[in-house]
Amino acid sequence: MDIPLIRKLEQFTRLSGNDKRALEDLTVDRIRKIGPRDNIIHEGDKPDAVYLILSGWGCRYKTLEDGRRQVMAFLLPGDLCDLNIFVLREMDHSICALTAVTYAEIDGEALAALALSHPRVTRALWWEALVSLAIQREWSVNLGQRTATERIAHLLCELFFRLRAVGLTTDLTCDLPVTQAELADASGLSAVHVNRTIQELRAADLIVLRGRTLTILDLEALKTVALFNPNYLHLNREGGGFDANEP
Amino acid sequence: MDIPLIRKLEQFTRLSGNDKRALEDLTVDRIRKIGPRDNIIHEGDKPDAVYLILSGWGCRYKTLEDGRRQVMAFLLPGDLCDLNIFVLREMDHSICALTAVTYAEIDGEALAALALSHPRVTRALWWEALVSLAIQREWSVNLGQRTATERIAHLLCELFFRLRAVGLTTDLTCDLPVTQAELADASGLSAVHVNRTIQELRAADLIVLRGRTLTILDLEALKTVALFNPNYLHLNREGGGFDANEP
DNA sequence: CGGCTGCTTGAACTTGTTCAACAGCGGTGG
DNA sequence: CCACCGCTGTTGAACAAGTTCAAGCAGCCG
Repeated sequence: MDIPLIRKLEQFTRLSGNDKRALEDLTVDRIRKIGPRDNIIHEGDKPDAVYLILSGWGCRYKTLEDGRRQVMAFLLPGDLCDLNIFVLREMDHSICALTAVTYAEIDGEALAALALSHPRVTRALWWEALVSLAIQREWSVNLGQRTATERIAHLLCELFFRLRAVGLTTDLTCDLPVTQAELADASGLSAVHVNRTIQELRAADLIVLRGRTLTILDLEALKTVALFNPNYLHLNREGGGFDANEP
Repeated sequence: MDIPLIRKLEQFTRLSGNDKRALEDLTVDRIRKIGPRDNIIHEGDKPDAVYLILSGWGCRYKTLEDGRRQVMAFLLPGDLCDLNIFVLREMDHSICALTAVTYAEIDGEALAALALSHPRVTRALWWEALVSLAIQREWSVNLGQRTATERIAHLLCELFFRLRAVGLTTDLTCDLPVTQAELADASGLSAVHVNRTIQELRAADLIVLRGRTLTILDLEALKTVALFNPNYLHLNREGGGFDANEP
């Protein structure tokens, strides 16, 4: 069984077979499926569990009173929603599915117990929380400083790298199951301008984007256009001091 | 002694005298002072301690290759820098002082030991980390969706609420020791436009901003202009179930 | 006084928005 | 089987918001 979360955590540190089994056990807990556009959690709800995306894409978003919407994060397979939400009384934003999504609802106590008995896993989960914070910060740079072209290119780079970390790419191709309107809400641009920007990237022979499939024709060039530096994703086996002893 | 961090954490939960003493002990560790514009940590550094701002303002920022700069967060007295930075190999951004700053360099082990012996404190520190994540998300909304006027008004509201939580306001007045250029870097606008926007807020009798002092003339009106909803700051004594038993 | 930094103003310019219309495609029901 | 619908993507043209450049002013410090 190939679990995206495990695949992702192993970008950071090596896990023992025992570690992996413990993680797998978590994800067989309560599996749920929902359709595109359905909310997983709504602003104002009291959260009571941790959600782990198993397949499909979701997003965090906020809506202003007048209807403007900002997508604050894309949630991909292997992503955890709010590891320690138990501390806060209510959600200050909503999470919804963009495609059909299957996710595991993980009991908080079970997760806490696992953390106690598997220090490497704990550390890896910390890593995943800190990376999602680093991503959130990079989005501020994206929204605040980059031009439309840089912004879209950066978003595509980030999504590609994150999907690759969970094994959801083949060569330079991956799924991109979001509408241009959703990209617009994530990049702070109008849908019309996202459209024109994508065409510009196409015309520069940087990407092919048809249907729901993205192919990057020249990754280095796309990174250059985007001013993309993957250091904020903290991949590359950082937790070297914490490798599993078992093979 | 009035420590901003304690004051802030008590917005969330009540702490016992014992809890507070333990926190105070941390902050007498190594106290450092630095001047405006000095870096506390630079991108690429390997972080080795947690920093707690005692007085003065700092900021997190990133600089793009061509010089564009984004301020991703303002660090106010009582703010902790990267609670669990121990997991990551190197900083993906820099932190610098905006004014003269005094901060405590807290030893990681000491903090870990405190966490074990004081569960309420642990929970309160969790709350502070989650709030800073929520703030980071709200900044995405600010940068992505709000107009210049809304953006500046929102930033002022946020800073005012955060300063009030650490007791650094008197009525509707507080310090605002940042230049318009720094506000520009934080709001993704040009310095010129920040200037005009501030004048607009002044002309609408919403604020007085002279020297380094901000006075809000009509907080409700400013909140309305900003589309500001303080829920993301998670104040209001949420950790009710975790109040200290001692008086 | 001189020089620096930060604030203010005007005017031309650029980037991205808005509005409106249309094309393509898949699904549905008559 | 075809007509129709709704959603997504595409295009054009007018428009608005914010940027850039350039200059002047104010306050502060040595």
